[in-house]
Amino acid sequence: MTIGQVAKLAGVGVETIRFYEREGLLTKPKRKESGYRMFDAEVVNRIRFIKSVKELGFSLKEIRELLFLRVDSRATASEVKKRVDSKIDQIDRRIHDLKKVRNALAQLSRSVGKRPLSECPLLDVLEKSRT
Amino acid sequence: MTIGQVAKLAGVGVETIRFYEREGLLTKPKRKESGYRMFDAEVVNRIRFIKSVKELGFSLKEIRELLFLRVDSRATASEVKKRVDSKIDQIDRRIHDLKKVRNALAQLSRSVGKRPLSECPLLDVLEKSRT
DNA sequence: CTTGACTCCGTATCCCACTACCGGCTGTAC
DNA sequence: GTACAGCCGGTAGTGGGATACGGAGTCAAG
Repeated sequence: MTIGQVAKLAGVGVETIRFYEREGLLTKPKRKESGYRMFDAEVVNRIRFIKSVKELGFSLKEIRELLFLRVDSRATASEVKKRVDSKIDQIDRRIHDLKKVRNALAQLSRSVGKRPLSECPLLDVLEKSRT
Repeated sequence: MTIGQVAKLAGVGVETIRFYEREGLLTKPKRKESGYRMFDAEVVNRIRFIKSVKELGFSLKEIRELLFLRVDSRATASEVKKRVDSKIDQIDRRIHDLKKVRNALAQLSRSVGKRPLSECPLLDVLEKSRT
């Protein structure tokens, strides 16, 4: 596939793909004699993954770490496992925090219209739930 | 409290507080005759809230919307409720996506050391779980 | 009443993640 | 074989979110 086809399927611009390649998020693709990049379809999923994880608040640096979690010459299995588990913890914390905001919003949704709201009702709810 | 005390308690720089004030995330504080800002303690929680929600992948614009969800002269109760509920949906989707990544990492953690890992093992796991 | 930390505001600068533009080459459809 | 879309690499510019800097005024301890 050409870079343009990949871009269209993954829902990003051509420039973004070249940018991700420079940043080491995508491995360098093979080239035709002309210099044109030749991608195989797998890269589309990879870019979609990057896109969706980015929206969850991870930086490209963190995403690169997620992508390349693996045993290599410089990492033993137990080291890799430690890294993976720490990522899991990080995500668990994030889920926990999101749930807190979610529940505060749910409570706010219930109280809308029932009583007058202060300037920042969400903060009030969070404040009270801190018991 | 002075801006410096607030900054220290909230764990941000003084400049950041002024920046948030300019961006409308904090309401303008009272001033002494000298021009010094006088904050009350509540603002510390507000800044901490901003910090933590930012880390969950929300932009300052979205956070401002979260903070000021309330009924005013231009919004009826049902409109506010609709906005709140749509925020809840958004957060639910985020939690769902995080759980997907989390589960893929958990599976990866289990398989580390058992079988050789490909270049991007996380993507493999996600790929296979897409059934 | 001086010294040193703190604050004021304005402007400039930084980092990140793109996005745009350029002149030149390539591929293909007519 | 020429028009035209697509690709190349390089550099510059953008928007978001801070962070730094500078010169002047303020506060509190000694």
